[in-house]
Order: sequence, then C-alpha cells, then structure tokens
Amino acid sequence: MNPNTPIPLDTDQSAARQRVVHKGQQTKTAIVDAALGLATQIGLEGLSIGALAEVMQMSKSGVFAHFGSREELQISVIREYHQRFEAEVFEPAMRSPRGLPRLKALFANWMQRTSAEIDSGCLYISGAAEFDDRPGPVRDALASSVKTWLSAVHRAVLKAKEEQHLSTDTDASQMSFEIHGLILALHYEARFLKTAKSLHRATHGFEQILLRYGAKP
Amino acid sequence: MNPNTPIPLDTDQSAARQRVVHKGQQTKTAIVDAALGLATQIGLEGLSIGALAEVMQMSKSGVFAHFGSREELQISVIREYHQRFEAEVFEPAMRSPRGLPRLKALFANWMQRTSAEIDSGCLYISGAAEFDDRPGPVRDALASSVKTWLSAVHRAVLKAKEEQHLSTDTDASQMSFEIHGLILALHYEARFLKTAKSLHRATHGFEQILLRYGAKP
DNA sequence: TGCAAAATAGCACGATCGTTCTTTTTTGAC
DNA sequence: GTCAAAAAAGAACGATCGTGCTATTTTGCA
Repeated sequence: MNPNTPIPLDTDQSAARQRVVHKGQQTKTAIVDAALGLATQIGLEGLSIGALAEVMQMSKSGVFAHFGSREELQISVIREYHQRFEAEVFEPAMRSPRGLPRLKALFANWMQRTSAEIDSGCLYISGAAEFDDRPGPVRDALASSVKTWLSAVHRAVLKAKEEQHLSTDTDASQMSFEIHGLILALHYEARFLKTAKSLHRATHGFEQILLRYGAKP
Repeated sequence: MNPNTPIPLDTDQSAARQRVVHKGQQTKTAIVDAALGLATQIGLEGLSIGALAEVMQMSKSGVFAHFGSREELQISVIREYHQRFEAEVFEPAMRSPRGLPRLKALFANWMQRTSAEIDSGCLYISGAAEFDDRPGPVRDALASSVKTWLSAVHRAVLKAKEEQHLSTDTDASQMSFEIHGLILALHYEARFLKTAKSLHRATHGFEQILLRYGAKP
C-alpha cells in the first residue's frame, strides 16, 4: 500500500539490519518536496512528470519509477502537505492549554500559514476546486486530510465549550463553519483579488465570533 | 479587440442594415453555452477545444475559428458566466427596496445560486484557484467580474447602513468579507466535502451577522 | 574488490493539446 | 438562381502528456 511505511515481514533481530536510508529514499523525498512546490503553485492537476523531472535535473522515467503512476505522485504530495500542515499548525497548538487558548492557537497558526500561502498557494483549497468533481483516490486522499484537520478544529471548539470558555449553548459545528469561512475568504481575497487588509479582516472576524459565542475578552 | 462588439466603421443609415443574426453568431452562442457547462465542471484550465468540439459534434477547427485562441474562448466563457450571474443574482435583487431588504435579497439569491452550483460548480471559485498564480487576460477578466460583484455587495451594505437598517458604526468592508466567507465555506463544504447542513450553516451565519451589525429581526 | 540489486537513463508508444493552413460546404443578399 | 462571403471541415504541425520497456549506471553489502 504505502511504500513510505513498509511493513517489516521478517522479524530479523540482528543489529546489522539497521534502518539504512537508501539513496532511493532520499531522492524520492527530494522529488516529493519539489513536487509539492510545483503543486502549490500550479495545482495538483497541473503537476506534470516532465516539468518535475526538469526541476530535479533527472530523466522523466527516473522520476516516474519512484511512484509508478501520476496518481501515486499526487497522493504522495498530499501526504507530504498533510504532514507539514500538522507539524506547523496542529502540533504547536497542542502545546497550548486545552480550551479557548488552544482554539485561539489553532486559528492563529492556521491563519499564519494561510498568510504564507498567499504567495505559495494552499493545496487544500486549490485541490478542492480541482477535484470536487473528480472521484478517485486523489480526491479521497485530499478529502480525508481536510476532514482530519477540520474535525480537529471542531474538537477544539467542543473542548472550549466543555471548559466553560464558551457559552454552553454554543453550536460547535456552526462555529467551525464560520471560522472555516474566514480562512477561505482570507485566501480568496488576499491571494486572488489581492485585496488589502484581508489579514486584518480575518483576525477581526475571528474575534467577533469568539465574542458572539461567549468568550470573555 | 473584442469580436463580439465590432465597431461599425460605416455610418450607413439605411433601414436595410437591420441587425441580422447570422448563422455563425448563433453557433458561437451555442459553443459558449456548451463550453460554460464543461468549464464549471472541469475548470477553465481543463476546458479543451477537442472535448468541446466533440460535445458540439463539430470539428476542432470549426470550433476554434470562432475564437482564434483558447484564451479568447476562456474569456468568452467568463463573460457568459458573468452575464448569467448578474441576471440571476444581481438584477432580481435590485427589485427589492434598497437597504436591508435588498441586501437580504442579494444574499438569498447568491446562496441559492451557490446551492445550485454544488452540482455544477462555480466559475468564480474554481477559476480563482486556477488562476491565482497565472497572470494574463484570463485572470484579469475573472478578477474583474468578481470585483464587480463583490463591490455590488459592498454597496448594498453601505446603503443599508445609510438607511439606518444597520448600526451606524458598521464596517461595510468587514461585513462584506464575512458574508463572502460564508458563501465560500458553503461551496467548499457542500461541494467538496459533502457536509450535511452546510446550507443551514450559511443561512444561520448570515442571520447572526445581521444581528451583530445591528439589524432588527 | 566483486556482484547482485537498486536506481536512473534512454527511447519509443499512442494520445491529446492548441494552432495553422487549405479545401469544401453552407449561407444569404442581389 | 448566381456568387461572393462566411462558416465549417480536414489534415497536418510540433509539443507535451503518462507510461512501458530495455539498457546503463550506481549503490551497498559479502
């Protein structure tokens, strides 16, 4: 299934069987890295093996061999994006105390990343537009990643409510929806329309949402 | 420049010079219609002349001749979308009394269209994702259309404020931004993630925004 | 240092792309 | 009905696409 995490079939206990990083592995890592850079700019659909090979200064077939198909390449890119998103947005926020502080940290990190992506592009947003009508494993991988993240936000809202940091009649799904809207509007208006002050709009919108759901300032 | 609106070089005043609908014009209209259908599903970038010709049961060159370039075809599609959007969302709302009723009508029509586009796709959203990093006339046409619409929303908010239907310290740009976010979240979650109740989420979100900006229920 | 295995390159394939040319068909005013 | 103009078709172009197959090079353990 996943060539990145091979299941060790043998139970060889010899110490000689150390986890060797083969050349192929690090090449593949470098390729996925470059592919992610291309995909965030021109989209997952625009990502071509030829262009990727040129960036990598490799032959097309050399690149191709690492994935076996274009779809697998796209999925690898999505997995890599997911990992970075988690490391950059989710994990740091988990170090904030649960409840409102953690929710605020989640949004702050999310927005900070989205701001950075005003230049580079967000795979979760561009990918959604590209694959909303294209069933298949790529769409599935994308939707799965996004849902994982959105449900983390939803959980954070629930926790904040449990901790009495938000009013007890808070509709967590509704609140998550509205927060998501702010991020999407930020990305749309800042990246595509180049509207000024979008960052401030999103920040201020979030503060208003917190107030409306009973957070103390 | 624009083959659709040729500048009449002669000042022929004869009544015989009636506006004749040539065959070519109606064919072109039919092509743009079909192209719009394709573009909303697979995107403006995915729109190919070959696929379009097949749908139209025409030859590639027959289709191509009407536009002269793929870019011109894409721009024609954007113009057509813009026209329909105006006719379906903007114009009917203009028949509501200015102020809050008109703003409500704008949002209601906008949301209704977005709901319909959960199946067909929204060119303003998918197009933004495709062309946010691709300068050129297509991006320009797209951004121009979107800005026209968003500024109409902004104007409606201003009017509602002037009419005292909203609190006098309403930040119109902020409110427009938040409304835009609701529409984007609706499209994203309903179309891509297929999340239930998204329509209700957007509707409820709008009502909350109205309340927060001082509209009387 | 040898040698199997892994990694990469090279080449070719069928398909599709946008576009250009030339030829044929269709249209519509006289 | 004639005939020039408009519309559509046909064929070919160079490019690029993903992918398969076969060499060649590189790697890393013995």
